[in-house]
Amino acid sequence: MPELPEVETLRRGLVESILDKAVESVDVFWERTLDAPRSAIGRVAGHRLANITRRGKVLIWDLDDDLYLLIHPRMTGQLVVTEDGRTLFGGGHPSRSMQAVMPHKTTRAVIHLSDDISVFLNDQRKFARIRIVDTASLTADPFFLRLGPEPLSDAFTVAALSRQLRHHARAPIKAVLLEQSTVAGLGNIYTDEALHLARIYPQRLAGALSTGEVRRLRASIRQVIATAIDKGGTTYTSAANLSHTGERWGDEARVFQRQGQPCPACGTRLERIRVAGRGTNFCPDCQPYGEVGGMAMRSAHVRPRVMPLPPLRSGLA
DNA sequence: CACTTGACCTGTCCGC
DNA sequence: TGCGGACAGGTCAAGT
Repeated sequence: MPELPEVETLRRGLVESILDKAVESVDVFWERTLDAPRSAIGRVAGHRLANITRRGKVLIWDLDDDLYLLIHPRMTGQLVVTEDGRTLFGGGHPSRSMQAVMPHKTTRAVIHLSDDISVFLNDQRKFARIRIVDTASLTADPFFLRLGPEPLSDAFTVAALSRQLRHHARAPIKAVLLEQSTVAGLGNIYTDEALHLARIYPQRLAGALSTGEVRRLRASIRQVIATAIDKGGTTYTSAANLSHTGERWGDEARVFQRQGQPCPACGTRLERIRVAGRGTNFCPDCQPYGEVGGMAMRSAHVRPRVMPLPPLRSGLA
């Protein structure tokens, strides 16, 4: 489940490894992975990869001549770049991916580039999508039209966030943050992290947040995202590497998958609930229920908020 | 329209 | 040990 920082880390790696290569051919092994008519494949052959950008969680390969190849990894999509069969970049845990034979059993598509370089799209759950579009259809695409501001851009202002929260005033704040039209690139993990940092209960109604809380929330989102990018998408080593076998973000996460462990800020046992249909981790003390309507929030600044980080897994069970 | 739930998928884990 | 079901969570379609 790559979110913005993981896709950004992936983007940077691709810039290092495949920029300026030419697309030679594309193989698709799972039809629905290609979100376009099969005939679209032929259009990209021969085009040079002039730039690689990103918008939210979507990777944008800028092929010259007004053509774009979009990759959305969704839940489990990973990219692995190989040269003559040797892994250059990406994939799962290095110790394993280095030896992994490509194509992998989860390989849904392969993009063959010049200089014997190939990019494998491996995706266990088949949710990842590849699209091939020109500028016109890219700018007219509903997904991109609705997409909110990049969290680290100047466009992501307190006013912009407030507007979105008012627009979805009766939905839980967490649901509104997961909505890509509010701010681009947040997923389940960083939403939980940002809400914890901002000390806001995930189920509070979006329209009930005070101005101060909205301000704090914006700052927390930016901080969480910026830190994660700095760490190189720490979440999963080289982007999109959250295997089900246990590699996890670990050190950086304050609440993600830490239910039952002490809150890094106050030591209270972290809890897990379901919000907007998703597993949600939070601290019942730092992120008080208050009244869902807002007022009467127990003041979060009564107790000292910064405490030494307790050891990971401190044996609660 | 605002908001919620189910479908898309496969692998893992938990309880019986 | 095997088996059914819950769960993982990004996005869209369908439902309330």
